[in-house]
Amino acid sequence: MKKETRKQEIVRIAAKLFKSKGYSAVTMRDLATAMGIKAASLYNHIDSKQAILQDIIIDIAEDFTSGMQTIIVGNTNSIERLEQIIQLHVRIAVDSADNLAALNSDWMHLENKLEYYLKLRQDYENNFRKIIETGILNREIASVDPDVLMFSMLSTLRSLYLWIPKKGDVKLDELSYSLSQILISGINI
Amino acid sequence: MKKETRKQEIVRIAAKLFKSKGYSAVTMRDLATAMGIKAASLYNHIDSKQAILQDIIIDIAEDFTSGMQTIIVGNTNSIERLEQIIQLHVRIAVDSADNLAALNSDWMHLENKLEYYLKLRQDYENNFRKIIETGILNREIASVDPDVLMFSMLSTLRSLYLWIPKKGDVKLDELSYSLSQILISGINI
DNA sequence: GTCTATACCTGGATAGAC
DNA sequence: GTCTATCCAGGTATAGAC
Repeated sequence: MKKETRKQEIVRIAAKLFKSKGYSAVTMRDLATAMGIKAASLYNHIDSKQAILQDIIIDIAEDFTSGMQTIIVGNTNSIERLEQIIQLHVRIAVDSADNLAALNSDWMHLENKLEYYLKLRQDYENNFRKIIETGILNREIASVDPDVLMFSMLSTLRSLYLWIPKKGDVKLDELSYSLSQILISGINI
Repeated sequence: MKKETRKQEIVRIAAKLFKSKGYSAVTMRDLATAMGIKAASLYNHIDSKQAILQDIIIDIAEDFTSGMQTIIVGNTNSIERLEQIIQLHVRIAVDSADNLAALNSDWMHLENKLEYYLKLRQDYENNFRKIIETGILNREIASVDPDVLMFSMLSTLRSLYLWIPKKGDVKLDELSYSLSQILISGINI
């Protein structure tokens, strides 16, 4: 693997700080201190605080978009697709917990890229809803309110980053399995 | 019902602003503008920006605490208790969506009251987990990972405030029912 | 209860030396 | 690539008049 550039290091540390206090509460001086340098030095590597946020969020948002594309072009039924969505979220949450936190909590502080982000999110949710509706039509999924189901699944999946660190070294497969069991099969005996 | 005091009005408007941009990004000047007055005038009614946040969050946190108390002293089985937890979250989300947003997103900006808030949250989660564990032991709830189940339910319930406004005039009972169906019964046919 | 004026501090960002 | 020094806009909060 390639060595991390100084810029990538700054973005990585910034994501970590944004996760703990939120974008607005993190100062460039905080970030500089965490890097062991002075605030002015940051600007040799990055253009602005805003540009860091864009780097973090757009990167992850596009990861979700391409993941969803892969799912909907596959030759799979609706339940399988939901399982693949779960796996997608688990993978990204494990690999990029800090970035995911910024996407979830600080997207509204995007300036130029806000519209683009909102479009990616809208498209993602439309694809997700379509999978549910198709599943209900084909009688693969119980006849529930599609919006409530999507909301419920997305809430859980979007919050994974909050919770994964606490589980120690998570086994991806086991977590995906537990989630599929609970989200899809329910908890009734 | 009693007429809203000027202080309560400030806190209510503040919660609305905190919901849209987060505590740190909302300035006292923003709040004053939204109230139609100057920033200095706010201080005739409130002590500080921090005090507003405490008002908002602690109020809701104690509402959850007392709601959970009522549930665990009742003579009910585990599934019924989970249904009551769902109803509790739906009620609070409908009544106090903006306050709930601050509790979810800005609790880390509490200063003096942070420790107290964390204790309330810890106690709440312990009670929740206990209900699940008892349910599994008594074979009322399927044998799933209790932490994953609690996390999944709480993620959905804690995010309700994000989503309820979009559904227009939500019928509480219907929403509680849909959620119980999905969270408890699952979606398999 | 609200205003104007203002104190004081901290924010993001730049210039220019090393 | 990092530093010191600095700019200036904007943050919370107070004093005192009306």
